[in-house]
Amino acid sequence: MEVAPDLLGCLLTTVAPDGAVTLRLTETEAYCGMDDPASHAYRGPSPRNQVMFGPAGHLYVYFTYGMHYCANAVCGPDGEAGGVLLRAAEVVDNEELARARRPKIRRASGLARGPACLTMTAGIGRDDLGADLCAPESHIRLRPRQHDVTIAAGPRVGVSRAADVPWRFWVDGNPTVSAYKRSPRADLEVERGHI
DNA sequence: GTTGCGATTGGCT
DNA sequence: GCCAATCGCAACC
Repeated sequence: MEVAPDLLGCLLTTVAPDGAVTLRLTETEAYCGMDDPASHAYRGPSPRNQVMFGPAGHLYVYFTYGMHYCANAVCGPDGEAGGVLLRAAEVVDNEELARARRPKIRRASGLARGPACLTMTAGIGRDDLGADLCAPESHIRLRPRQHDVTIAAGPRVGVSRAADVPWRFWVDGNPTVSAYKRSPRADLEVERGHI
C-alpha cells in the first residue's frame, strides 16, 4: 500500500518490436494481498495470480472483461501478495507511436487514461506477465521520479468490495487522471451494510 | 461440467 | 448516461 503513492511520477518505459514508449504514472491503486477483499490474491495463490506472491518489482498482468489487459507492479515481500494497479499515465516520449497504437484517441491526455488504456498505449499484454521492472536489460523498466508531485488520495474505482478505503492515488490536477466513477456494486455493498 | 461476473472501454442515445 | 462486447477465472452443481 505504501508503495502506491510513491509510484506517481515514476517513468515506465516499454520496449516493443514497433518501438519504445515512455509514460509518467499519474494514477495508481493499491491492492493489499490476502487481507484485501478486492484483491485478486484475496483467496490465496492460484495460477492466475501467482506472480503477485513472488518478489517485488515484477509485472502482474491480467485479462478482464474478455478484451482488456491491466498491469500491476508487484510490491511487498516475497510470499505476500501486494500489487499496485497502474491506472493512468501521461506520454513523455514517443507520442507518435502511442497515437499509432490508439488511433481513435484525439487528446494526448486520453492516450493512457484508465488501466486498460495504459496497457494499450504501453504495448503491454499477456506476454509481459512476470516481467522484471527493475532489471536494466528488461524490455519494461520502471524508474524513480525526478520531480516532486502533488498527491491526492481517494476511494478505489470499479471494485465491488472494500471500495471505501482511500487506496487510489493520483497526481493532483493532472488531466490524464480519469474522473472518479464509483462502482455500482460498491453502492450495493454500502446499502447492504446500512440495512 | 456449468454459470456468473469482473481492478473496463468506447460508442450510441 | 446507458449498454454491449467478450473470455477467463473461480465458485458452484
